[in-house]
Amino acid sequence: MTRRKIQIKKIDNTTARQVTFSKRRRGLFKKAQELSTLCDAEIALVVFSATGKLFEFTSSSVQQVIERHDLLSSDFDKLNHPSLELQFFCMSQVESSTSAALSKEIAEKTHELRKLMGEELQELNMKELQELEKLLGSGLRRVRDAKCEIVLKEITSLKWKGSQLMQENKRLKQVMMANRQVQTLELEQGQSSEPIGDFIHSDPSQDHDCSDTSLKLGLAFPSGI
Amino acid sequence: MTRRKIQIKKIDNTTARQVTFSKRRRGLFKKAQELSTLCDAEIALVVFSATGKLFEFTSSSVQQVIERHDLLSSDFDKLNHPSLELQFFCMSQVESSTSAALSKEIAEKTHELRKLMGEELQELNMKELQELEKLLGSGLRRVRDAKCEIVLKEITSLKWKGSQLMQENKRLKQVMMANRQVQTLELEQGQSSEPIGDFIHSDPSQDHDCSDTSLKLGLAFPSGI
DNA sequence: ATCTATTAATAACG
DNA sequence: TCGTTATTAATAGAT
Repeated sequence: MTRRKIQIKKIDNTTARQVTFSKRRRGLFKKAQELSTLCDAEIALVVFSATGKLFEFTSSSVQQVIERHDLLSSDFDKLNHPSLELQFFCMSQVESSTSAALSKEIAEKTHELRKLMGEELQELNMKELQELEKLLGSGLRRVRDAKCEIVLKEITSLKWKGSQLMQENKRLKQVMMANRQVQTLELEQGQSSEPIGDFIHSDPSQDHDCSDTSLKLGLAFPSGI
Repeated sequence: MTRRKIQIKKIDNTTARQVTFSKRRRGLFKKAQELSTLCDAEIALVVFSATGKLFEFTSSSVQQVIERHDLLSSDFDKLNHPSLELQFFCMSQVESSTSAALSKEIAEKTHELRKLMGEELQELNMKELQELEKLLGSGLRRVRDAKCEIVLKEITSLKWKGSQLMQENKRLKQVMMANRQVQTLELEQGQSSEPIGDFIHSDPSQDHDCSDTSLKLGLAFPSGI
């Protein structure tokens, strides 16, 4: 387009390609911004570079919905902190409210779709319908993905707690083994050292850990999958 | 841009705005196409006109961008195994693409709905839409439910294993407590019973259980959510 | 839709 | 990445 006209095909030279990508990406986003402003259009633009980097632009009103979603997400992130009863409560609440809100949103859209189709039955409408269908499908899938991610976190947490328990277990056995050897020595030598200290030293904290873990294991079960 | 430079703000005149929208929209999509071709980038571009009409461009298809997201999501499942750098890579990719894309998707639907509601809605025949809706709703839901059931089983299994570990833990502590009391008695009475048998009796099986559980905890992570 | 004067974008290069 | 510049591409306004 400038010093020379270029052909629109993949640029072979990697450096040149990256330079062009940066420049044109900026140009594209600027154009998108201008279009949305000049014509009151809503625009969502997502660009993945060849290296997988993500760039996106969304017109302002789209941003609102994003923030709403972020609110829901951050609620879930707080789940590790509050009291246990609250944990349980929040779990189900967040689970249900999140999925319910999203499901409801999609359900409403589906309903709107039905109305929409009551308009004209031209090819244009059919095309729109297909677009909407696509949106619905991917939308539902994203809801599912979001839920699965939540459950994955739950599983990860459970597995972590399991490994904690196993570690504690291992420590207890080591202590017992040590005690046993001390006892054997005592029997052989008719002497008595102080194994009790070891026991007392290791037990209290572990017991506390265990109870805590137990409670969390019980309450962290997701209820609204 | 041409006969005059214009300010980037909403065009008041409706006709002029629509004309500009058409022209610039075409220009934007062309730029998007060129960028994707020249630089091997994946692009998803969705534009809603002020009248609610939908236009979209995707470098190959919406599905590719979506599939890329899905790939990254399933990579998340593998997080227990790969190298740390890969972990980081996947993590950040998932984080960004998941929340951004999901939010955007929902945002688009919301806005679309709003636009659609502004249009006429008469009552005409819409069997195709209803069939599509039904298919989408129930079909996708069934798949999702099936997967969630799998994950629920997974969680149940993990919790069961956790409780097993805690029981074992408790037993170990009781044995240790018993040993301790025996030792105290021995010290007081100068006698020696046989605590070793107790220990041997409880340990081997438990140790086996623990290893087994450990293995299962490690391998039971669901991979195809 | 088409035309064209003008501005905007950008390829090549430093 | 950033700046410069010669050119091409996009497009505002008019028809």
